[in-house]
Amino acid sequence: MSDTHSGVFYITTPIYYVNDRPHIGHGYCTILADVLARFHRLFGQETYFLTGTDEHGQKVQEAAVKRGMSSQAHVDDMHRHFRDLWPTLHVSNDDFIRTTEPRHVRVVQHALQLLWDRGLIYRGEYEGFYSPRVEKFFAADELVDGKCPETGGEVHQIKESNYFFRMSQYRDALVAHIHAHPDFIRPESRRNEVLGFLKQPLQDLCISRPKARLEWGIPLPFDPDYVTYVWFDALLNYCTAAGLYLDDERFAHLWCGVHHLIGKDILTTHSVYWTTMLMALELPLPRHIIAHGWWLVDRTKMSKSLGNVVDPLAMKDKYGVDSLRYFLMREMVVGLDADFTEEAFLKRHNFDLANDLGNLANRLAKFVQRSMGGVVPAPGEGSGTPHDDDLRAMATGLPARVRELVEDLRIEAAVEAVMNLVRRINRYVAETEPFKVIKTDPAHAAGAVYHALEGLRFALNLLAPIMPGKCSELLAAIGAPPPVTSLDALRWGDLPAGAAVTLQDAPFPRHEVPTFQAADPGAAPAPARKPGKAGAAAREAGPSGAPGPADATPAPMGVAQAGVASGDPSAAPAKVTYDHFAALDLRVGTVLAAEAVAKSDKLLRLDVDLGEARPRQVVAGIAKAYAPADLVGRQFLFVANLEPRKVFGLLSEAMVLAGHDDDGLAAFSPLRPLPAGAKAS
RNA sequence: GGCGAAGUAGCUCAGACGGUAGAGCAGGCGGCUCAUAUCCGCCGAGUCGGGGGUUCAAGUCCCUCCUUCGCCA
Repeated sequence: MSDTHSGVFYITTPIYYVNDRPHIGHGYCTILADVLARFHRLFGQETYFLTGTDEHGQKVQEAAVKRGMSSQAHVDDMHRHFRDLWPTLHVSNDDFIRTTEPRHVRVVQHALQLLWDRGLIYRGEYEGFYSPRVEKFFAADELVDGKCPETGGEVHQIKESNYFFRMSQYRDALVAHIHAHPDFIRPESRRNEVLGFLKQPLQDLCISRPKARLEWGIPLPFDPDYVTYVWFDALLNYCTAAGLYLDDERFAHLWCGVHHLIGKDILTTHSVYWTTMLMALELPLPRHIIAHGWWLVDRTKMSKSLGNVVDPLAMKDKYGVDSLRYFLMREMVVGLDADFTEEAFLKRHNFDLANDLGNLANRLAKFVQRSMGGVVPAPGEGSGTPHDDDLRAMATGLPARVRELVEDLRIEAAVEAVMNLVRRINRYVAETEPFKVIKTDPAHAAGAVYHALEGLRFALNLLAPIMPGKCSELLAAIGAPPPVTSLDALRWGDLPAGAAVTLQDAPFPRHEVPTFQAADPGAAPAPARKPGKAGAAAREAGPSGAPGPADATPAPMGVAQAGVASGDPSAAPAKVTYDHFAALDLRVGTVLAAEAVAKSDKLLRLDVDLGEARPRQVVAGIAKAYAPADLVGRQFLFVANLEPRKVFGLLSEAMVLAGHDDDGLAAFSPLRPLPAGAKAS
């Protein structure tokens, strides 16, 4: 990113779909954008940081209907899940855009009218198969067994008149641009992916939906019977916030430094749809499109359609927002996938933050408080050892190195570079031994402590974009000035002698790394598994340490079986206390919908009303016993608090209880109808 | 099937321009005691997925095969 050395740094996250609950994927992307924004502010660049919510589309409309409220009221409520979350994660966005805001509607309609006037949008016939769940059209040959190729859900054949954007004519220009700007799409593997995609002819893009089918969208300015396709609407948010068609000067100023941070799942929409839209609108293309990877939690990708979530709120509440931010930035290489396990998280927290950084601050502070009157000592002539120069050289050379790495998006390497300074300071303390020298040579002991504290101040300032809260606190606690606002202002020797060192408690308390034991059938129940921990537990705790079968996940298929189950019936399970039984959340659920799972002859996908705000998805291995149509409206017994599990790509959020014999399965059902969600005991 | 990426110590991963394999964690040994049983030092022969090739020299370039993953609206 050599071209970011000066000028504006305008960083965007995707706008998040308002129907989702925020999960680690949203959290990571937004925190990464925040870290980049904070670093670029430190680099002295004017920085503008945008995030927001995507609020139109079919699913919003449906969810609103289900809740019995207007679509607007629904999104007004839902967007808070995101907007209110970011401050708690120390996200410093300058703006939060909602696609339902008048400022945005205006820009979308203006852009559409412009393209319509220029003949870049035309009306045409569309024929295809529509999947409501993903809001996409598919050609006949794309369907899998007549079902949606992405979800296996129902599709409807639709023939309708629609409006199309002449995307096809921009293919050559786009390919040329990507070749001319090798780092336009990052990382390189994603760039290759887009180039590969563009080897085929590019089609025109359908940018409308008839109002008869979907009302909740921005009306086309030139045909009120249609609303705008959500992507065409959503992508323009980046321009709206910069002032397009409102404040030309401001827009031109910000837009020349725009960087889009996205997940790899929306690479095509950004690098093809969006860039050709910009070409058609005769606007400059973004500097960079940066596609990050996914966090794999229990070997399952986090995604909006699966709904499996590790709640970032829960992680930060448990261990602190700064540790969470540190882990996310240190562990993931931008662009690649990474595993999220609580064990890895706690190791980072304990080793890097508690042992190295926190302990360094603590050991220095306690020593100063005990032996140096509780104030930063005078540097004097230093420690009287050659290590001073070495330490100072490393610290003062670090800002430039960190900047280089951050501009190259190697955040994990930048973090590691700073942590190497922290480790160097710990070594420096061992080398200069101020705690020994103080008895014989107090001036040199003071000098050594000053050097160590000053080195620590450098490290904390360079980590401040990652951990803004803790770094500010710690700087204050060691008597240092507040975090610098520009790296140029980070100068060796600015730590004022005589300032009070007030640090009291260990800044990063250690947490025990839980050990997960094999689920011994005769033993007490295993400790409650933490979110995202099951995979690692299985890997490490398989019987006799054999990882194979555990990894292959013989998976409860969303159905528990009683009766003559396979195995040895004489091996009766150990008795459990009533409390153990009561820990199970057994409830009556009403099947709202049922359908076969693609590529499986055993599984059914059920939507089950368990008396909650929204139905749960249950993947049950009962397809051989029941036809989907026979289940709808019937009630069965479910385990409602079983850890959710992905089966055949679908998240199963509860387990149906059934017995079986040689003739197959029989699910347990109440003898008379009960309210959905009724507890069983 | 087409295109692309990855396969390096028990684990997680680094390894611009080709020159006799590195870090962290885990494990072993030792040291210090200011500090959160923390910190510091020492200990790593791992066919760098298999095979072939180019080269004085190849995880590092070329070919091929295997495995895993991604993209193909």
